[in-house]
Amino acid sequence: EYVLVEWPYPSGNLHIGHWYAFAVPDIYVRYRRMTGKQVLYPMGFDAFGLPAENAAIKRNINPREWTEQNIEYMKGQLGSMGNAFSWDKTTSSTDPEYYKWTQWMFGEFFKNNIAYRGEGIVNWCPGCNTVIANEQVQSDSTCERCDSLIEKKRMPQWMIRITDFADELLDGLETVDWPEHIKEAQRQWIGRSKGAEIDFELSVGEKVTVFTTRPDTLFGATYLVLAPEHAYVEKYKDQITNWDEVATYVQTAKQKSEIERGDNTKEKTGVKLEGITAKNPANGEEIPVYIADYVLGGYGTGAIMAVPAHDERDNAFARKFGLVVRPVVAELIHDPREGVETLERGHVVDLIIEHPTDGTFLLQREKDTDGPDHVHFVGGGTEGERHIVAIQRELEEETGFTNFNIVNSAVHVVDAHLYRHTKQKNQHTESYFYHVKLTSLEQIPSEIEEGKHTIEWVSRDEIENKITWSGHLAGWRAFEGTALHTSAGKLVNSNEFNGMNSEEAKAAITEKVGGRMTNTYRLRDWSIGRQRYWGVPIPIVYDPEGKAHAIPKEHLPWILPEDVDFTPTGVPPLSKSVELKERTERIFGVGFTPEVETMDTFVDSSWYFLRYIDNHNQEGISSKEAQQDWMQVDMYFGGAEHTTMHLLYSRFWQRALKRLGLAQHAEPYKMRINRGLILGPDGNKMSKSKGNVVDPDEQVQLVGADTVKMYLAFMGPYQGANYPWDLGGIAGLRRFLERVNGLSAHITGEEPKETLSLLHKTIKKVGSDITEFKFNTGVSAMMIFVNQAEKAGLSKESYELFLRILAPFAPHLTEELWYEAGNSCSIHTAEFPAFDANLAKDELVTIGVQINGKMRGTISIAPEADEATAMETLKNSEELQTRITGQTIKKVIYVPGRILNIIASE
RNA sequence: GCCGGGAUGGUGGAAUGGUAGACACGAGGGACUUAAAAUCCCUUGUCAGUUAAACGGCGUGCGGGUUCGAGUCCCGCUCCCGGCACCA
Repeated sequence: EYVLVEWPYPSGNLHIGHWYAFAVPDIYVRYRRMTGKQVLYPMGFDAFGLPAENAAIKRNINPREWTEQNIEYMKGQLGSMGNAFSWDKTTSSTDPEYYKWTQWMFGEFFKNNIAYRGEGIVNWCPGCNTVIANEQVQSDSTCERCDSLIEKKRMPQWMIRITDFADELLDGLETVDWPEHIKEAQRQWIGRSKGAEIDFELSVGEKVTVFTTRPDTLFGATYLVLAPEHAYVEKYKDQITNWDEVATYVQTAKQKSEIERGDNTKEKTGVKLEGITAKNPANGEEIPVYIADYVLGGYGTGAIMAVPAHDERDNAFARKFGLVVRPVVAELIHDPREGVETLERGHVVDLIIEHPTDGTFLLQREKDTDGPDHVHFVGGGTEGERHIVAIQRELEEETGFTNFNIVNSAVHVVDAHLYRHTKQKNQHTESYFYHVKLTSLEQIPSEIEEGKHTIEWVSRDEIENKITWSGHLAGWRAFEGTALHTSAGKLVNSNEFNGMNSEEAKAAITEKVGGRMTNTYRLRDWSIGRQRYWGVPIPIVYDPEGKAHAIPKEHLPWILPEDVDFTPTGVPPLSKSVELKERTERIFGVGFTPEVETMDTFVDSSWYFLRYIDNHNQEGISSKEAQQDWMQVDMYFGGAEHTTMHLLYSRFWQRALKRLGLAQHAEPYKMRINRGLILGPDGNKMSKSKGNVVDPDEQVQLVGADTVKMYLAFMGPYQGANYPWDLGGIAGLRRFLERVNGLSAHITGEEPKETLSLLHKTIKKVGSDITEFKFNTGVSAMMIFVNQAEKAGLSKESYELFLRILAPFAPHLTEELWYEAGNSCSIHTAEFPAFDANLAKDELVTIGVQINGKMRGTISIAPEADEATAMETLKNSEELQTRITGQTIKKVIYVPGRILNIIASE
């Protein structure tokens, strides 16, 4: 088994977070070894990056010096943890034997067009005359070093074509056993949206391509918006008559972050490009062109067609700038009916099905008390999950459509699944209200008219149902004025496409105007060039014509030069190396120049798991055999902060290697677990400035490594949450281990049955808790056992079994006690004990007794006892029996081993 | 803003839809001690009430819903944490 933890950055000192990251997974590793697995648990260092460079500038030394010192020191600290690391498999990203292969893979990617020279957007500091990291940009968009105003700048950059793998990376998620929330975060990060690219002719005689997810609304495109950084803005500045205004706006936009620009709560801004117009390819209409920062240069084509009637952001913009809002999609309006229950705030009603054109209906299913089911259509659709009252208000405000009656105009949205929501009864009818998602669109009649249709759907509990419903429609209506309607429907104001469904119209309109159906991804290509010293040199040389060549394998590693002044001066540090320049000319010839950028450190950490397994390999990243033996990683423990970027980059890297035949597996990690943070004792994130940093060395000195490790395991479940370090709490774990240390004094000749039974329950629970990463409840179970064993005594045999289950948690102490008990080989080579299912079983359990749903007492009963026995036991209980005396028992709900609930009345 | 996650006693947390608060910390009381520390024992969600107990009401961020039964499932909110592409 391959258990991986994220390799640390050698900042100089282990912090408590490192302990949490490495010592707690070590419990899992030791447990798996004790169950007979051969487990690889490697450790290494991700040692390139900004902090070393900054430290080196400050101390006027080479970053290598600083880094190597730190690594040495931290290895010693890691030793004190007592982890079962596979140190023979270690590596470091800064080791030339490691980065040789980082460079080689880059070269392979370059030859195969996965790496390319492109354009990226960077933070440019005009004061330092250099690119700076996001981290160095202060909240007011100024540089942390010189306080100059930072701007976004397009620059030539080495890029990695990760977008080419977007679909694969999405599909690959279906093949790994990760928690759903991590998969979902990755899906969202990739952000695939289906749509079309459509060309608009500009008055300057060039076409601009827009991406839209709603080509069906093309006839409603009443203006065009370019991102402020769109190339045409600069290119056609001579045609733009209000250039000063435009230039000012572009400048302002450059200083905003994407997060600010995407903030939908802020008022939209933009400027019209006077002198340039565009032609709507659907109807030939001449429309104005704007620039606005809500359109991002890096997403889609950096240009949109604005359809203010059917897009929220376009609508807001159009209202502000007084632009034409033309509805082209009509939505269904219901026919108000009588006799539907009054709705109250928070009361969600009715049956909702997905609309044939992708909107929603609201339906009510009524069941005659003794007749067949039928369903009435009572509402039209809108998008977004909203409260019924809010929607009514909204409809009235936005449409002026005043006869919406809350009683029967309930409009709701499609829900992701079916769910039985409410049930209401009256004299003649019983109404069930459902949210429904139909299993496929084909199952819905394409034309919904008054009449009967059969719809099949699958209920939440997967019981198939068929319902018949009849619709009462008032018809299709295009909302007027500046109203916004984002759901699909039937086309209007769209010439020959009038009457067509949105979904069909998407393809039809795209085809008519010569557009292309395509997907766009939120994911962008990965910019990996850094204008810094302390990184892997990008292994490229340029020939005298300026053409890039990958440095051949025999010249790798392409060593990072030492003769470099890396203080920030505005040019990449490597450009100042004489040695690098001479080396390049010596090897490749006069006139050849080296690439002077280094790589993003995310590259280093995208493949380290492939090097660990064969870290001395001279022929390649790792041998085929080593990959077959150890890959994929069975368990990858890491921080939640790496959920999207690192995890996606490394998945990409593995896939790219697979595509080039350099790796055997498409996915690197079978399973992933995210851990939370350890906070300071005050509940805040630990930081030197807050003075709430807990030093693990100090803690180890104070209470011992086993105690620190167990305390971290005991804090709470390993997955997810953040926990404050409690200086008192750790004392409890120290106390526990001291009691274990004295436990042998309670060994007796004859052991009480309870102790043996509890031991087997504990073995069972600790084993299952470790595999579920619930180390906290495993520790708690062992505490309960020790409490019992101290009171009642335990046998020598039970004592040793107990030491074995404690061994993964407290490796030092248990080893010591194990030898003291007379064993001659390490406890860590012993087997994790198996439990006896009979001994681990309860003979009697205490279950709750409810009367009319209220807890009224408990009874003690065999877990498998039947209902009659349970009722008998109840009647024998004096106290509970009186509560039902004289009452009629209407219903008994008995769940063996869980609950007995008596529904009774006078 | 968008995406992912979270909220349970004084604190960290426990609880396959079935006795809410296991286990631990802290606090209070007691034993041991000249005394203190350490250790051991008891109490400890909250409110009312009684000498006391039994018992009763309330209670898992807020508002609704489903269910015999909801911390757990559904809908709508609030607040907090992580990520948002050059920190790693």
